[in-house]
Amino acid sequence: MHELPKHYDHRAAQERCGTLWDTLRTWHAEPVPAPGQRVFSIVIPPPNVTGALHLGHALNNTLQDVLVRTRRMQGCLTMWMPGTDHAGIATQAVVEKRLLEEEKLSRHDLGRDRLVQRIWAWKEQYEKRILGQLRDLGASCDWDRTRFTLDERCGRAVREAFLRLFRRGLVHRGKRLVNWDTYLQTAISDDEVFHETVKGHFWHIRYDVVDPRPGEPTSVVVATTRPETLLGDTAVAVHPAPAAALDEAERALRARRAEAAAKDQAAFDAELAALADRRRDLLPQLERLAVMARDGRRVRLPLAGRVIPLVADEWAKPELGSGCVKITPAHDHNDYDVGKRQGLPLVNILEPDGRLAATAGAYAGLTIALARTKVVADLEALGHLVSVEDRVIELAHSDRSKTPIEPFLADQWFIRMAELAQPALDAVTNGAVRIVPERYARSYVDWLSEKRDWPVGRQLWWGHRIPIWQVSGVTEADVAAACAGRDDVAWQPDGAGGFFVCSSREALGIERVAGRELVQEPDVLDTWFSSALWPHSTLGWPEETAELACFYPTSTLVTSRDILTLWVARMVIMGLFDTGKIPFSTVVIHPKILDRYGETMSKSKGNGVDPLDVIDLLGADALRFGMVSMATETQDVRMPVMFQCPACDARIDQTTANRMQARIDCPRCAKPFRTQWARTEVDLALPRGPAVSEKFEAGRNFSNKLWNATRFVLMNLADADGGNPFPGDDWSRPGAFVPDAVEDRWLASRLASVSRAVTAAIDEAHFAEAGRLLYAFAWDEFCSAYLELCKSRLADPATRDRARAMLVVALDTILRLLHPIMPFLTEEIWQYLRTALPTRKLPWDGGAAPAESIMVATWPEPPVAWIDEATEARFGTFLAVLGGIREIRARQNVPPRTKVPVALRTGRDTAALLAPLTGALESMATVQLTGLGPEVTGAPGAATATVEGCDILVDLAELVDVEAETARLDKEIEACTKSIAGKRAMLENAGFVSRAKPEKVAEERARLAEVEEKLAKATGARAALASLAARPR
RNA sequence: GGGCAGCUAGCUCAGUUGGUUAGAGCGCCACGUUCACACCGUGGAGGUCACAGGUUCGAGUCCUGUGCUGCCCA
Repeated sequence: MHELPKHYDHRAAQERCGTLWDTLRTWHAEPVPAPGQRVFSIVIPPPNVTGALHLGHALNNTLQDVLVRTRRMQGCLTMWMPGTDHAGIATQAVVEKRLLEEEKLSRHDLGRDRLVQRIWAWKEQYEKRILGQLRDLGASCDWDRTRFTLDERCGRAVREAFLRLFRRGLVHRGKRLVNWDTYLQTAISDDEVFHETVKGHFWHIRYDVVDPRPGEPTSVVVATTRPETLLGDTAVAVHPAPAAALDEAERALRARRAEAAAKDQAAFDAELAALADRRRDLLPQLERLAVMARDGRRVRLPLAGRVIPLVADEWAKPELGSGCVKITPAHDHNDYDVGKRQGLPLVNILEPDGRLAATAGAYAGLTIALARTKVVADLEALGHLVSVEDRVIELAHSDRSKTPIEPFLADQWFIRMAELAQPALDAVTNGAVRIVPERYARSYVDWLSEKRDWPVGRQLWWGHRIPIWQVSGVTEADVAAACAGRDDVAWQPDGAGGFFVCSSREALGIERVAGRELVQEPDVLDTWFSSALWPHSTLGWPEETAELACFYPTSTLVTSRDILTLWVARMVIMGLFDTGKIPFSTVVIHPKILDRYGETMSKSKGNGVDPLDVIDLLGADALRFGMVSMATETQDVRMPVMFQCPACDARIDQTTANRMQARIDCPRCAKPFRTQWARTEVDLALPRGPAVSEKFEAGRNFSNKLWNATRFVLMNLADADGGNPFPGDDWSRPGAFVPDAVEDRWLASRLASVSRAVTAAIDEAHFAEAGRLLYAFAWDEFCSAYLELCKSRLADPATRDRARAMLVVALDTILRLLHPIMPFLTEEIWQYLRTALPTRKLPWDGGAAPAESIMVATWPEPPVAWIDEATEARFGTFLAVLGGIREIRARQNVPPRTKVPVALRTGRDTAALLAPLTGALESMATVQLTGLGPEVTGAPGAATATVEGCDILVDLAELVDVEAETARLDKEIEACTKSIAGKRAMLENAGFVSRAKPEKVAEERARLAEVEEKLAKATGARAALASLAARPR
């Protein structure tokens, strides 16, 4: 056969493997398990169609693929459902933004239908791109089953689920204070809000008391960060029992002071003093105000002139500010609660677009910012502004539009969670759904325990339209008559004399009720509603499909920790509600990838890495190996990013200073390149410098190492008998294989240990551990040790066949174990092995020929009997002796090609072990063995070392570098002396001898003896060296 | 304010139930290209395991506290 190229060509391999897998369709599963066959299914957390996949997706999908490929090889009927998410707000926002930028059009210019058409076009483009990226990554999804959260199948499930909730009375409409995005003009959920610290002010405003009585305060002062909201004030609150509240505040403060460190005491004392002042200066007035509040007294709202009540409510904190607080129930969450308690009216002063409404009187039509300026100016002019302080404010922003959120009173659809949440809580607490790492179960439980109602409406055009129609001025009998004979509708009163009619049909099919028109809800459902149904809707629910019966509940969900509550909890809720079954039994939470500064990666920060760059430069296998290595149980991993110069391949650290630059000049070759920020024609003409990370190079190097190991194996098979390296052996059953050579027994033992450890690591979702085990085994043991050992055996016709056989068994087994992590490389090599040895028999295949694709090859399960700890330990001695010789050579600066005589003085057992390995030892250490056994003596002045009870005597003759050797021995003597001192102290410690486990004590004694012997030898050798140096030569 | 996590070599991370001289990859130093692989080989340097107490014969590992960093929830 022709020789393989010296480097693994990842581009060609990815191309070939992709074609092969698509031809064989090994990724597809029909819902028909063979008798006794286990089923393993996963649904993808659908990436949203807003943009391309980033590194987090690469991590998430790599881990899923590792699980899926492993289970498939283990013989499960395995199905991985791919798909994408329509991501309502996010997608509509990017399309609207583009529309405005490129065509200067708003969504209203275009209209609902045409905007939705545009978004569909966007979706088609990005869905294609995302699915292509998943394929490039090597994801073995069942591509025939690709779904989309807004496709017809999901739509049917959404309407059916919504109707069922509606029927159970779990859907309700109400006025609620919502997080209003004035830019996108929609409500968003709490989860889509982020807080940002901004500089603001705290305005102190005086409200006059209406008709104060003698001795009463004539005014109250309230403070606010949003003065324009006073136009919507409906009360001023004062604490009902200010003295008691102050007492309580003081008690709390004293308690904290008692527990605080000495250096913080002063700060507490200052606070206590301030509290005392407050008690003296402010309390009397607050007491009077509390009485006035109970008496129903009122204050006059400045500017608006409205008269509003003074109310007594515990929300007012006597220890803060003036002790009084303005109440704006329609524009503040806390005030809303006060309003409900006190029965206050709601005055909405905002329009959905963020301008002030008619209720704001003279300020109507102004934006919030303008209104604020004018309100402050007017207050000042009228003498109502007492003071202004600078203040840092935690301001809520919309994650979607990045603009400040306004609490806003709106009609919303809610799903009641009280009843729904409990089974989902139970599922996790009773272990039906297992979350790993376990600690994340707590945040799931904490979040769900609040059982907060879920606002599901979004004032958007892109999404599942809420399947509710409203009709007014009819009786229930009219509605019932119109819906007669229909089992796909339900209705409830709308609270205003009309009815809401809900249907699972896309078109209700009823135009009018008693002559009155039915009008469909304009709003759409929160994207998470359709995502919550993903595990069962994609399998065909509510129909009882074969897929649903076979693949639901799914096995595992792999996701990032940030959407544990947003998505995972809702999937459990809806899965249980719709099907009565949990959607998955295990949730694997993987870490988040951060940059070198610990910041989350994002396109807007310019600190991300495009997975496609890594795939192109280093290969998908390198990307995947890197991802797997990062998937530890920690919650974050840092990944320093670098730019790669397209001209000279130099790596430039990506820093906060350079990551936003459009153009970077390479410090090595001085040539400029562009980044993702390039906009000008000049910059865009530059070659692109991709952002990469050296973390992926380990995977690329590993690919190449295995590739070259394969070259070596295949070269040595060139003249194998009929392509079969196993003449005369029965390799078809693991038990029939009994290696005789010590290195073969060692390798078989290691293969068995490693196979078991890797399998266990994947089972427990310890992905990084699986990767590390395979890397170390393949590189250090298979390549560095076994393969080198084989070189002398392969030269000898008597041992050649067994060596070849073992090489093939080991390589083949490593490939299978590594396939889930590095699918392209392993498939490529697999195909070469198939060509070279079409009829090879491996123990794992039960006598069958190797599979057409490694993707469906059998997972290796070497028998426990292969594990031979004694041989592993003895082999360790061989490696240690080899290391000892090499170290002496390096210390003595022996030229690499110079063969030196070496004698090994050791006990009979070790000598017997080393005897068959002398050829290997000689070639691997470039030495000539002059003696082996207990009676051996070295040449005078030989350089020596002792490892594992074996004295290495290297006859350096005139080569000896006395100084270097003396230095080395001194170091060894020092280490031994230190170790002996430690061990003696330990053994002289009565506590240790009497309380530690006896075997531990014996072990330490034996070790002490060993080190003492080593010390004696080193001391002797040093003395010999000294006398040698003293003698003239 | 509550919760979770992290702090181990220059960098990024492992370190199972407490027990030899705390490991890996990258980087660094020295040497080496007829030999499967320079995307490589051989050897080496490099650590007060954040800090302070405690438990224990023995602590990177268990407990308490402190500091710093990040995330989540209010």
